[in-house]
Amino acid sequence: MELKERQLEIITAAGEILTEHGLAQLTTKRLASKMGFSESALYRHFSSKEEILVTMLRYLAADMDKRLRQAIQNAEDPVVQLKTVLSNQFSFFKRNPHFLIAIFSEGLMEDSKVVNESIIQIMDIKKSYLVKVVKKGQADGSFTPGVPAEELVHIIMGSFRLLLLQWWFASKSFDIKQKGEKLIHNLLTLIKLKK
Amino acid sequence: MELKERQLEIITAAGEILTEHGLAQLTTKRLASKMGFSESALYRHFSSKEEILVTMLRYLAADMDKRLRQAIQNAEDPVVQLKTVLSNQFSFFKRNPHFLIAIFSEGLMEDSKVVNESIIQIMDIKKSYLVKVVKKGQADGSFTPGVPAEELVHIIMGSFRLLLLQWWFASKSFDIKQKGEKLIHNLLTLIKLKK
DNA sequence: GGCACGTTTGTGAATATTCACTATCTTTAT
DNA sequence: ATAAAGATAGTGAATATTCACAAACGTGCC
Repeated sequence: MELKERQLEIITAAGEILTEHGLAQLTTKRLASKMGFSESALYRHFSSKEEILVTMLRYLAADMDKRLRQAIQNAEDPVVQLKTVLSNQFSFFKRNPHFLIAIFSEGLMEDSKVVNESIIQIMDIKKSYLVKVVKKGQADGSFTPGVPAEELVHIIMGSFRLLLLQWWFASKSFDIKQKGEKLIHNLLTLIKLKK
Repeated sequence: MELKERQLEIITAAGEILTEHGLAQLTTKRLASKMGFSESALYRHFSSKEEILVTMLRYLAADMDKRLRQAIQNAEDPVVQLKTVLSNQFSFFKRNPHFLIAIFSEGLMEDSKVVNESIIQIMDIKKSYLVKVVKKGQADGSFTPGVPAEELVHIIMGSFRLLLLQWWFASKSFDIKQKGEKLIHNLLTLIKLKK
């Protein structure tokens, strides 16, 4: 990630606008105003608004990938790994709520191909880590083999996303970490094998 | 639902635009063009674009409510009821893919309060039916009592929504009914009690 | 030290386009 | 004749982007 300082400031400001006002309000006017300079100055640092969005997404994707890798490295037990990965994700979104827009939109709102592809890529990264962990858990008898790993991950990710959506929609008024832990516990209750 | 014929035509056309081009492309210009008349003619039938959206959503909500009630009435066994309700939903969205926008957006894209509230209402209707069925299933020993009914429904709806999202995003290229049935089967595998 | 020269980062005005919406006229059906 | 349903031709506001230009700063040269 070869990001200049000013570029980082801009995508941070863009993130704050997303968090506070939503995607529709992320305009060049508003962004420039938040940065304290004119709209045209934006184009000294990015060639287009699309590039700003894509840069922001890629930056976050890189950060997320790093976090996921670490979360898996620090444990051996698949149950612990799964807990850590999911818990970690909730922390991430708690700190970067604007990123939720990316997760939810996923091709619905943005006409831009490049933006959409960046978003898909992020989802794929997440999925691949989860599948890896679940497969391992099925192999060592921690998780139920009754449902294929990909399908289990689908169920996990789906309920995960829905919780985040509800959180966003409730204006982030409840503690996402706490409800997240409860969801993780419930999911584990369903997929863990009793020994 | 006191809908005039022309109004129904308009919300149907709006639905087709949503399906084919997405929410951002649902403009008065495009809608009027699809209807074969001028933009201003729209305002003979609706007072605003917002009213068109809300009418469309309310129409959907009423239809969905009717379908869900019937689906539950025709069976006694909670397992069959759950299967029917979900299967029914997949059929519905297969026939009315534009309403997926409602399911996905949920307050993210629309600035309008009225629109958002209509969307929430739809989700609440769905949820209440599912909770009813799941609670019954837990009471008669069909489903696991290890996870509260509301939380089970959360997991069901979350994975359900994600599948629909993927279907939309894949340009409806795979058979949603088939994958839906598989998901239902997987979910039941997880929540059914062995007797 | 002073000076020409290029780069970076900004400004303010102007661009074309799109949007939802409206005032005013005309057609059409009953 | 009347009222509903349409067409024409506009409105103002918002959008992303581009333009010519300028202040500040560093760098090499005499």
